[in-house]
Amino acid sequence: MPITIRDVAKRLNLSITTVSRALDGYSDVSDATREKVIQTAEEMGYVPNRIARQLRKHKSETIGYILPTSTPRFNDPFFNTFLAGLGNEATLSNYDLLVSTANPAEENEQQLYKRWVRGRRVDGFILNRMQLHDWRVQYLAIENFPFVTLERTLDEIEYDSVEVNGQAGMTELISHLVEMGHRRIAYISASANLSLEASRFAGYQAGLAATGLEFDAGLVVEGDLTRNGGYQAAQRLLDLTSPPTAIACVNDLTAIGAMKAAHERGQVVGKDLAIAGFDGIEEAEGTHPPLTTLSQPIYEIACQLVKLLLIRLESPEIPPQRIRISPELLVRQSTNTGK
Amino acid sequence: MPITIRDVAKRLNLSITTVSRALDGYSDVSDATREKVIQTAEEMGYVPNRIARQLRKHKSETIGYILPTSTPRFNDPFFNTFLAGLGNEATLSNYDLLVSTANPAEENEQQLYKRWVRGRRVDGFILNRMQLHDWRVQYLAIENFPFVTLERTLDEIEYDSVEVNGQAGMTELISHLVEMGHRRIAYISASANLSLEASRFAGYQAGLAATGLEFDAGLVVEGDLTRNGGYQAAQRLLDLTSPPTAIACVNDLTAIGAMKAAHERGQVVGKDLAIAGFDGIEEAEGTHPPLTTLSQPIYEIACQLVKLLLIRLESPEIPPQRIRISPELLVRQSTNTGK
DNA sequence: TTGTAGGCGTTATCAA
DNA sequence: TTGATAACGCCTACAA
Repeated sequence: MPITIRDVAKRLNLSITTVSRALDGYSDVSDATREKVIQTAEEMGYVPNRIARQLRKHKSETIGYILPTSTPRFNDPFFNTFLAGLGNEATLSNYDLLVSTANPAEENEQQLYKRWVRGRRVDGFILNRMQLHDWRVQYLAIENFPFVTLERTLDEIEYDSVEVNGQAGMTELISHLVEMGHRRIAYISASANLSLEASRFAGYQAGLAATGLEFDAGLVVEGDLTRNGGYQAAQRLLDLTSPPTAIACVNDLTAIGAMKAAHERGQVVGKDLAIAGFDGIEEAEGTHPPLTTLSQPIYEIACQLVKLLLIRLESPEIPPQRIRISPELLVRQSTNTGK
Repeated sequence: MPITIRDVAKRLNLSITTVSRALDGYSDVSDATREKVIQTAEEMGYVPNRIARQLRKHKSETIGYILPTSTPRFNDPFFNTFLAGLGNEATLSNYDLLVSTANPAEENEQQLYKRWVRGRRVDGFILNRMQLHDWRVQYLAIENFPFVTLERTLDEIEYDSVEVNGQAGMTELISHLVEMGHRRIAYISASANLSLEASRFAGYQAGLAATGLEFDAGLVVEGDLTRNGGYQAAQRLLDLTSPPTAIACVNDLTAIGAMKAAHERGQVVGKDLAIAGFDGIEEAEGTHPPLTTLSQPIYEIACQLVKLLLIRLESPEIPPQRIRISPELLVRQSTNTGK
């Protein structure tokens, strides 16, 4: 049986009130008492029962995050770093992180969110992989339930978010490719209803426009953010009668898949074909050749999201914040020779 | 304000007792009443407050898992798949998964575990990355707190676990390398106090012995399970006056780092130098050349661990189970040519 | 500065 | 078959 506040109070011949307040740092407890209480609690190994406190305070001191395990093999290293950031930052503020997994396509995703909201299992949510119209945003807004997002939706709703300027990044990348002499620049996309896809694709188009190149829908093939998706999409591009000389990919995993397709055809990436990604995952440093990518500080972004959410929980009244971050173009060998 | 059981009871002119029992499927409620209750609860959008129930039942219906974020850049894809397995399997049984992060070396890891135990925040733990003498096992055993592990420790304590036979796997790999004509086979290890290291290293030694090769301590270099660790360790091996012709690595990430070192020296992996890993992560399929590895079903292992833990929670009395799994040797091009 | 008492939303005991 | 009531462990007005 764990030690309760009662045990501590009894041992000291104090009321549980005093013990509770001494431990919570209230000012109306004498220093002598406080010291005794803290020391005894420590000695007895007392740790407040979080659940009881939660019930009393109507707060779970817990943040919810549901991993979008869309593919059977869920392997995007993005989420490693992301989770590490969420976990560390939450722990720092003595918050817990409740994690679950759901396929965004399936109904059980909705059930999960609703269960945590209605059962007051968490105080707020971290959302990412936003869709342009995302039911989660609408639902949580209606329920008046705190949340923060990475990337934004098109909904006319105010909420806290961190945004990575995928558009500017992609535009910069296209310029770089054009500078390297490329004229036929393809793009491997993600599902069109994803926010990150919309902005990165917009950047691709803007980049073409800015450099006077014409947009060719035939050079855009949809992937699914995985290696395999990138591999297959790249095959289709390389099968074209007039294939591209450069491929910009919506993320690093896609680019890595595309590199594989190129290799299989005996093409030398960085020479015969330029390939670039987006994310800056570690794996991209070690590919052959190393992958040019738009690097975003995933860990820091995760920390920022937690901070934003905690602020929101503390002060529900303050206006929502939007934090903007620009990705950094890391030019590596996969694009450093022209055509 | 969320709807409580009281609201439902009031609406139906029933006592909260009856409502509670109707919803929990007790048999002493008339079918008519139960039907009414369930329907009304549904209509009103009632979801039991999990926290209140937890307090009352002394159960959190939550599983705890603390990610070992030992390196600043925490990127091992192993944990993606592992987490997905834990999350999905837990959700299936209506359990939640509480996640945090801690560096095994730091003191804050102990605090975290203790806080969750003492605060009864979780019902049990999933442990992995076991050390040969692991304070977690000892602590939880003393506290009589449920847990299951992936890999085992040397402690004389009975507990549920899933074990991957790293020794047999590594022995098989060494045989394979010898068959391919290798005689100087190096090994890049992990920290010696890790259980997985002990068994895999034992397999390496057993493999040498079985094939009549002499063990040479100079051919063993310690890595840290990361790409970079593997990279540096491989450099040391390749700097030897009489370098190895094959390198067995404690995991895939290490092997991928080692490949990079080989590439940088202009060596062709699979021809000049054989390299193999352990884990079977997806990335290992796409390396150049594809990496020979000992594949383990990470997702299924995670599911098994959750199942074991839930059984333990349901029936504390039954004797601990040990589930044994053998890794599968996937021979790919990184080792398929001899010397 | 300290103590008393009530209640958070549930489930469990016992009586009706 | 149903209902009143007492916890679970903690926090917090309010009283002393």
